[in-house]
Amino acid sequence: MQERIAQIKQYIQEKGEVKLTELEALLPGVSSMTLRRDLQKLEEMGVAVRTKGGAKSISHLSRIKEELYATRTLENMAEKTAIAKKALGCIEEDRSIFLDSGTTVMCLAQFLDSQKLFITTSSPNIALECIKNPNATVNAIGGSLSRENLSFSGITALNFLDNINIDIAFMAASGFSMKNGFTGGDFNECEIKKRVIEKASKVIVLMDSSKLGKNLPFTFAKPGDIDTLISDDRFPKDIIRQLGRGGKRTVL
Amino acid sequence: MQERIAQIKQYIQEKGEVKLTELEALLPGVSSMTLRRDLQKLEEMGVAVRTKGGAKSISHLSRIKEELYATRTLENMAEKTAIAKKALGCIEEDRSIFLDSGTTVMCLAQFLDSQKLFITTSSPNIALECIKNPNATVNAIGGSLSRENLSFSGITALNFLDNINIDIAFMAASGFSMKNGFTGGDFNECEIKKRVIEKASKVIVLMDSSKLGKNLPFTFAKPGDIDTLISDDRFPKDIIRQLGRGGKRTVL
DNA sequence: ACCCCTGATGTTAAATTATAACACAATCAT
DNA sequence: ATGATTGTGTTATAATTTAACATCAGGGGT
Repeated sequence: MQERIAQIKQYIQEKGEVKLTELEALLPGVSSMTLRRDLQKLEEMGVAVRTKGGAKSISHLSRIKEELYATRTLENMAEKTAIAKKALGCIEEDRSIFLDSGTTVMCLAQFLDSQKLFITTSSPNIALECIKNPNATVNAIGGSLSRENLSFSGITALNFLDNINIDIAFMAASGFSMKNGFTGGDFNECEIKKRVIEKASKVIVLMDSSKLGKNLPFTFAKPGDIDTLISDDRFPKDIIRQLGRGGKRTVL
Repeated sequence: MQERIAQIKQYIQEKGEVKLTELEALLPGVSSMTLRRDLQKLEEMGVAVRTKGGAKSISHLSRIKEELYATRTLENMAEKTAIAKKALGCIEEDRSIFLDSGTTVMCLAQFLDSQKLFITTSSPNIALECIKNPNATVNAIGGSLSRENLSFSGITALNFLDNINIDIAFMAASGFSMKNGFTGGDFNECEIKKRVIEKASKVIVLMDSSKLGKNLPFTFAKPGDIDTLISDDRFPKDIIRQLGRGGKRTVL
């Protein structure tokens, strides 16, 4: 029973919400009344809210609230989760890592449950997520908060970066093409990204394949500036080959 | 209609949740179908989640989640809301204000819906709350994020403060006594508070009466350092008199 | 071993709530 | 003026939740 509830919990956390009919299909031997009671328990535990016909993850709701400015949260959720899980494999303990702002990176942050890490981030959301990890030391760069992408930027943020060292930077990109490289829509944010990439020993870009072929006004990195690109399996093979020629590792 | 939805929104924000029957009683001339549709809009706006029989405020849910480690949220909620509303009266538009971290200040932040303001804060939570106000420019001081009080502190945070000007600082205190003044439990956080108070033209402390008589290790302000104290009506009259002799204004 | 208790689960009927479809009035730009 | 749009109310229908009861398995205590 404990186990079934844990399973439901995980399902909700990953999908954001669940319908009762879904759960019935997922757990055939269990009556709907029991599933209802399980959701009730999850509600009492503060994990989810029950809605008509199911339940929603409270963590997700907070993120939706915070990221309403663009309906990016639930979009490509499965891909983002998959990418985040792969990125997890690149992290060693006791390192200094930088987490860029963005939903994919947020997914990664959620998986950093108990690793001993020094985390610096440009996102207040991600900072709050990381602070739940009792073994992490969390820093945020501060500065002006952009309504658009909920990230900090500006001069003071740049100065902050001068005072820290970064082993691995996990970066997000809004667009990518071989010609223009990794691009973003906000000048100040891209200045931050550039500085982070300069300072980091290793740069990993997390990007789902939907960003491919899109060009945004500001380039923050050329393909040659990064070490690894992590994406989903819809990522075209020929681009992987092109990147590979430059010694880049691409993980799908 | 816009007005009715705003009213419902405020009601939800204050109470955390509503039942449809409550709304029907509250707004007699309106059909339940319309109220349902209003809740639906609030859900689309990211303000609330609809539950069976009503809706819950997403902000409340997030706070429950984020502050599970310390059950401070719902404690003295009524007092905190009352204090925040009084503080609202001290704010003029087009000013630079500082918002300290803390649940009472968070309540205030939630009321800053559309005022044109320059907001600087030491709390990632409050920054995220304030960014919802389309007319606010939001800055956060950045630095090391404390797990204890979810606030930024450290050298870089102090440096940040040197570069900004503050008209009014809204500060929170964990303890107060006439002898030791306003106190807090974290050294770094109190250093930040001290610097803010130095820089601010006007200092307003928001503190519910439960903090009275408590002394925490670090004093960040003596009674003489602040301009106004806002508290609830359980605040003892003789202390108000003592503060009044120093020219302090106390609002209950 | 026995019995009674407890807690988890399943089953059903009743109550509650949500939805969909339609109708109507007010507003607004062409 | 008119057609479109939007907000609203009304109803019937559908869906979901609740409550109450029945069942079953395990867990002490005598």
